[in-house]
Amino acid sequence: MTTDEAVADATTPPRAGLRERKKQRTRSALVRAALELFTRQGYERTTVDEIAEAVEVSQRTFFRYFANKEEVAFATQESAECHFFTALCGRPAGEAPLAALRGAVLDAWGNIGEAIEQLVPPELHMRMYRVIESTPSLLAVHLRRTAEMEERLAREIARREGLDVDADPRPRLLVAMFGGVIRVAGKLWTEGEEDSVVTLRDLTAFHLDYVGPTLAEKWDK
Amino acid sequence: MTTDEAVADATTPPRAGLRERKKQRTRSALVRAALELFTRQGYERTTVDEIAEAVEVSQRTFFRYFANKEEVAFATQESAECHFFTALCGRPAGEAPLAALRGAVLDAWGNIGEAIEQLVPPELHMRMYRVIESTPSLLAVHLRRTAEMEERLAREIARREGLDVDADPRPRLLVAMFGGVIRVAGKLWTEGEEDSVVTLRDLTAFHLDYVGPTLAEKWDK
DNA sequence: GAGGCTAATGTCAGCGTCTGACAATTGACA
DNA sequence: TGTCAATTGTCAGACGCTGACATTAGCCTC
Repeated sequence: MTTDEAVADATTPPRAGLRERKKQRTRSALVRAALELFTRQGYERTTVDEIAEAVEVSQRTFFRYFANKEEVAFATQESAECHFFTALCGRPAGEAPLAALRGAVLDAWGNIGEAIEQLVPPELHMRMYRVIESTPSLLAVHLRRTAEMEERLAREIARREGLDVDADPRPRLLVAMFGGVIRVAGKLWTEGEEDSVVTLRDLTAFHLDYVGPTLAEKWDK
Repeated sequence: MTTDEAVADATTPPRAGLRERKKQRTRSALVRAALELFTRQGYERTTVDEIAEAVEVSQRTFFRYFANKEEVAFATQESAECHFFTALCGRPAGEAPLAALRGAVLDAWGNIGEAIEQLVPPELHMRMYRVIESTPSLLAVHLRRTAEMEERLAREIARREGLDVDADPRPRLLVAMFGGVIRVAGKLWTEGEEDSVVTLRDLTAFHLDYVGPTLAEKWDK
């Protein structure tokens, strides 16, 4: 283990051991099978046994890869979120907090493919997003995951601005409001007809532009 | 059934039938027992069998009162949320949207007792709130419930302003941002030492006052 | 106030998620 | 090749939750 990791970190892993590659293949096969089944017949109507059987492993093995049935449903979300967070960290230091968040999310939605295409086809990822939004138990987990991400975002924003996240409420507040806007955009997208990522991106940008007008003291019609 | 309801609706029910009273007693006994156990030994470490046994009913009966184990954990939250929503509906028509939301939430936190004291002691409700925030599965459900409430709030705000909630993004956006602020305040409260409701109320007011400064283009230190 | 009606409850069997324990298999590495 | 350790399979069982059916108990009429 120690030898492998040392080499792997130095360059792109020349070739991880057979054992490791096999594990990766099993894992991604489980993700693909799960998402395929979830999107085809629904999350609740899919059993873990079905997923395991589709990949020809035992149920017990499934639970060694994923702590629970929900976790596999969020495997590609996880990648996408990492992508987004990385985008935020790469933003120029001078940029204002909200502008940085805006830039990062539009960036991430712009090339979601990079983050997940080696795992599943992007189109499946989008279909799964809809399943998450329309399945109560998954939606709940999705919101909790979002809240966890927001905590990380707040810390990054505080770092950029040279503030103490526990002393100044603004980083957390900004991120919480930002998260609310993103959620509204995402929800409206899943309710609409257009599946394309571009639509989601545009919808997000549109809603972010509305933050100012929304907080105006008096709304004009 | 028909006769009873007609009478009950006209005045305050003079005395609901024995059957109905018994049901209410069983239900509230289940809530009390559940919250007592959840706060004492944790949500995950409490089984439905334990709760049922404490009230001397069968497990099956528990599931006739509550769709699942989570639902009983949110019984008092449900009351509190109703209280809050009612407070919003009672706000003067002239008030600006954000001011109305602010007034309603401070109002609701101010006299939480009214909403729940016939069910459980308010202090138990507060302890339960902490359990919810610190139990991942409950936190997830809590956030979903919040999102559902936000949808209702958005519709009420739109109604007040004479807008179509599906055509104008501002009601949903405002409520989403507002919800984010409330959550930050609530989370900080559970992490702190002070249990009192007053502290929560003050913390909420403080964070709401910070919305403007947070969205300023440049943050001053 | 006896008896029929129906709502509430108990009992039982069973499915699905998830976990611990132990045995069997299979890469890794000397 | 043989030893070691990681991965997997098998099995038993706890817990959440549901359908079906039997039992109990409030309600209402005569």
